[in-house]
Amino acid sequence: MSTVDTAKPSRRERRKAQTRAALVGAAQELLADDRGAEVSIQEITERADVGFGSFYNHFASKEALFEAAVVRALDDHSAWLDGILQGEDDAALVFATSLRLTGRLLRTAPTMAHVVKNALGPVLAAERGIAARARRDLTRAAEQGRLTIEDPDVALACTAGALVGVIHLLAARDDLVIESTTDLMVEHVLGMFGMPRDEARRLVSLPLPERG
Amino acid sequence: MSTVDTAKPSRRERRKAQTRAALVGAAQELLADDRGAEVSIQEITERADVGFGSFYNHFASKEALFEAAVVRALDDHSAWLDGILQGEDDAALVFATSLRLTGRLLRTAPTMAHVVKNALGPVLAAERGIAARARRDLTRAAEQGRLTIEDPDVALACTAGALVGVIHLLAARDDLVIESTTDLMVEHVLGMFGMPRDEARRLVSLPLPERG
DNA sequence: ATTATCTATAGATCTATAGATAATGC
DNA sequence: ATTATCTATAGATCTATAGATAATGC
Repeated sequence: MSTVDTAKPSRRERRKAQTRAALVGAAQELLADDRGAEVSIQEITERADVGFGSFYNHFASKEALFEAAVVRALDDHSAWLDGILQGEDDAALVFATSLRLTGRLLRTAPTMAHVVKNALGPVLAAERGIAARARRDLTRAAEQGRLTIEDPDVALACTAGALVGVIHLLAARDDLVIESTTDLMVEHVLGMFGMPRDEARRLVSLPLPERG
Repeated sequence: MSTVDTAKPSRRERRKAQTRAALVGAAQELLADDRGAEVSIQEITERADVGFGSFYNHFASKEALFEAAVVRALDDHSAWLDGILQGEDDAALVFATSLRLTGRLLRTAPTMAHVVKNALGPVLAAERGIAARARRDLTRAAEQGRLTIEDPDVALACTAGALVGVIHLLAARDDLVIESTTDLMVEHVLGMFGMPRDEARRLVSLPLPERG
């Protein structure tokens, strides 16, 4: 049973996956641009260095590709956070650190930051992925008595919104320092859920895990 | 001097303004749709019930029209708030009430709510209009010792983001009550800037001014 | 031989403009 | 008569597909 799905992807299948990945990557780069989703399929395939017609071997429409691109970007980021923070028991700290690292995306992975920035709606609506992850952390932190939350979905919407708002601000103004501005936002967000200011400030002053 | 600008707009000018207003109105309605800015000029002029070519008498491009439509929607809303809240001295209360009323846009003026939802970036970047208004209220509330704010721009970005996040949430889920969800968000936002929870809850429980 | 990719193109948009029509101003 | 609006259309996209080419599998 264990080999049914994972068994040897043939070279042909690997090549096909490569083409698909090139299209998804190009879509992410273009989504990060000012013009957002307003690009032609031709522009996408040129950026991906792939023949125009190949597009339709992988996606039925531009929208299908863009959706895949956003989902993929967020899942990647979520998985990265999971790896870094696995084993940490203080859910409020997990929440704060995740948010700090996500705000820093604008420095560490600008493309992904802009994808997040332009996709607030789909992000919030997602059942799995990074939204589910943040909802889980918020709920656990509330259970541990570290945060006070009435409705996890509203709390998540406020959090994600504040994050996206600050990414917008940082993208528009280069006189602001990404790290300190992000940490100030996280401090505000923790205060939003009743954490005392001193403790919030302490949490966002902790050194961050190194990038794996 | 006082008659130079305001003097009798001729009927011709009034008609022209009417056509322009129809285009702006149609653009706002279409911006509120899922498809956002992805509509043809023809669709806009049909919705506005205006000849296709007339479009170019007023705007050089679709983008120019959309920008005018967003600016107009936000300025209208801002002016409406100003009228309602003029004379109120407690800036924290002005801030809280404005935010409560803006969240309720989804009920009172859904089109405008969706325009706000889809235009977070431009809103934050604007020097005047509703962003400037909120920044002013935040700063004054801080001076009055009611809120604790380190950087008004970051505070504004967090606020606007939380608002937009909740509008997204409300637009996607019809099991949530607009009024109570909005008020919960405002309570969170006040907590974000150090207001004690009891006082925040009191502020968002006050009856709202009637629509003028 | 099978399958993915590429090139070329038909048909369907969409934008911008030219010229005709209708309404206002004097 | 002047000016805004409308209709019609040329030219420039852009999407989706058909058929040719290249790479892999057996």
